[in-house]
Amino acid sequence: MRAAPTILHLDMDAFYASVEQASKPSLRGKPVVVGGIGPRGVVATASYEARVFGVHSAMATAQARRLCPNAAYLAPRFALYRRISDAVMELLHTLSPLVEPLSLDEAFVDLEAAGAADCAEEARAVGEQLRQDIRSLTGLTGSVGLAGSKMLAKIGSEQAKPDGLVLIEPGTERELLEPMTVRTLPGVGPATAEHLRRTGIHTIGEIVEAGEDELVRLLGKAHGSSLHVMAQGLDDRPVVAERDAKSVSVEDTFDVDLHDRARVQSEVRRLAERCVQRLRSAGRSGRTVVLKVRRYDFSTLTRSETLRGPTDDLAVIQEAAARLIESVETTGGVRLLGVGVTGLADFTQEDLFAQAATAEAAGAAVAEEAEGAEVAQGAEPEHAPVASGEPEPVAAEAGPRRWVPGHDVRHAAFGTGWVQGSGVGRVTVRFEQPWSAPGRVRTFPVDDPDLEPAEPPPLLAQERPGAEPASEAEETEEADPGAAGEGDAQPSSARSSSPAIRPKSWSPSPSPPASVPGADASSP
DNA sequence: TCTGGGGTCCTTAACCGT
DNA sequence: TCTGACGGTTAAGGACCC
Repeated sequence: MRAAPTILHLDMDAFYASVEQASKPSLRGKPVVVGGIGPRGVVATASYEARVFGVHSAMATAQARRLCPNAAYLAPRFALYRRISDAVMELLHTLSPLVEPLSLDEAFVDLEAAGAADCAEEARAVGEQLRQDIRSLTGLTGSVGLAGSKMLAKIGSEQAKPDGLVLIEPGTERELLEPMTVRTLPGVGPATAEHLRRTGIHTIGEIVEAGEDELVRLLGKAHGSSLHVMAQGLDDRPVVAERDAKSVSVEDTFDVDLHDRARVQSEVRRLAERCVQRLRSAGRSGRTVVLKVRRYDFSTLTRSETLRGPTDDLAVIQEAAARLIESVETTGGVRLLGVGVTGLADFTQEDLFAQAATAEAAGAAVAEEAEGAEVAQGAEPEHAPVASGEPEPVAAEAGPRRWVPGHDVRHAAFGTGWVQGSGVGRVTVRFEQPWSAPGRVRTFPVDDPDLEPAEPPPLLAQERPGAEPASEAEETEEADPGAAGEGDAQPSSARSSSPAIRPKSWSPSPSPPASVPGADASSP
């Protein structure tokens, strides 16, 4: 081990919920839950205010509502989170070329690759500067762990939460880990923890004591020995910048179980279509089609079929999925269906045929025209090498408009806001923006022609327009105190819920964007 | 009214070919 | 020709992660 911590782990605090609070002034300092809001949804992220009530991620939303009925329950806005995540990742790239994103809100940075920190104090300074830059750029807080390995850096950031930094000095790992619960180690979930508990192993120290042989006996070769190594604070996994996806899948859980066989089949076709869309937009193709079925009793099974070659052809994948669902008994009801593709390649079967064709054409004159026509006609199953370049028609939803809680809307007269709730033919909208004071609530018929879905407002420092349209500036002015719906507190806990936009940057009249360290002010 | 969605990796078993 | 070892591929399931 070296003298300086070489790995930095960044973990944004309650990321989705914090973004929502940053963009919705009326939610700052209040419990916010982001996740599935349907009858079978689960919590993706709970704000710290909601966690006080016992709400945590992966909990059924229905249970969260029982624990914390007054929280705001919002559907995620992934496009917005991704935009903010990209900006944060860009910041990380200024520290080192070696950045490994784990998700939208987490990443490892190899500081050594950049020679960014030669000693512990320098590493700490880098980490603190990063946290400051993130706050300036996004208004959000992130926690940082610094250590000699990925595992320890991650444990560090976990300890640092929220809004902190923890540096684990090289040489102190063993004592630090010893008393910790086995769940601290990556790869130990509920099942493994229970397994270990039955053997009398509760702490990381006890894993070391048990010895490698015993762990391998308990958990198998790969899992057992890697756990034994990690328990000693040893972890030489490198930071890996880019990893190719190995599978693409989509799945849907239905609000009520599906019993109708025809409906099941049509859902499978629809999922295959979405899967192919994703596959194509990633420029990939796949060879093995996987169908996933979760039944009424939550039992889950998968069926798969491997084709002769990789494809991104909708008809081929739909047919394979249709064959697979044929082999599954679904009486009793289906709770979830999924369609996925693995064995990914960057080329498609069509490409191979095209390559073969051009090679042949180059070598000898072939009656290529005729063959091409024949192939295109004979679009039969398997891997029909049909070069169907055109995008599949997307089924246009023609049903009644659905207003999703948390999502952005614009009203012809009142400007932009977000859906607070809807039901019984009405939709409630709160009109406010990241830089405004908490806004007021208005209710409209769900089919109000003046109301339309809108893009999320700009949150990042460099995105903020120099001049907002006049109507919106007026709107914020109109939002006076007392109008704040539930008639409750002003954003009180200013500590953890720093507004995305620093108050000084907001004024009723348009003003240039606040200049911010690290932000490029040269945006249009 | 428990239990999402998108992934990764590992294990086991069956099967095939050498 | 039979048997066994072994490796690779496929299929299915399970655990885990965010």
